Amino acid sequence: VEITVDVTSPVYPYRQIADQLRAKILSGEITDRLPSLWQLMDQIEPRPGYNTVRKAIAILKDEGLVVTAPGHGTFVRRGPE
Amino acid sequence: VEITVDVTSPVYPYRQIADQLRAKILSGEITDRLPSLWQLMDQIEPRPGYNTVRKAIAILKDEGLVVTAPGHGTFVRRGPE
DNA sequence: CACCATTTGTTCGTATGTATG
DNA sequence: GCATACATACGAACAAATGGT
Repeated sequence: VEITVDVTSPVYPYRQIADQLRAKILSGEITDRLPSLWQLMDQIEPRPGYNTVRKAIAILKDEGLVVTAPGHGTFVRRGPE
Repeated sequence: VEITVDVTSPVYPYRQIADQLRAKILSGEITDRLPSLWQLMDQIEPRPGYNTVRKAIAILKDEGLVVTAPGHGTFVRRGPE
């Protein structure tokens, strides 16, 4: 996925991550399943903490862009429902 | 304030805390300012972690019941605005 | 059924940052 | 600068849900 966080920015990392993930979803770069939280952590530079990635995902979840399924993963929501 | 969490309950502590705080607000037991997060931690049995109390407050914030002001505290929202 | 791997969810402790007065 | 209070972040651990063996 490759996400880069600017640590000098006044925008918090969790929001930068959410913004970049949202862009990748809306652009169609991510279509079905998102990488697992641990995979995401390894694909973000510099590597954030688990809860930071979770907070970014929570934003997209609040926006209705993704849904999470414990034991399965996080998925891009296809249609409105 | 005095809040008790049942650790044997399947309901997560952060939600139990949110539920009890909500009840105290709606009943009028808490009318203006909530205790600070650190005070709340000390008034809940068993003593939860800082982030657990924050998560409970976040729920009430999402519900529009309280508003938080950094440097000031967390306040019960009076009227709809 | 048990066991295990994977993934999301919660919690704690601590540290640092931001905002206000 | 200092004190208070909320906000973000990290690392670690454990629980819960799912699916496979």
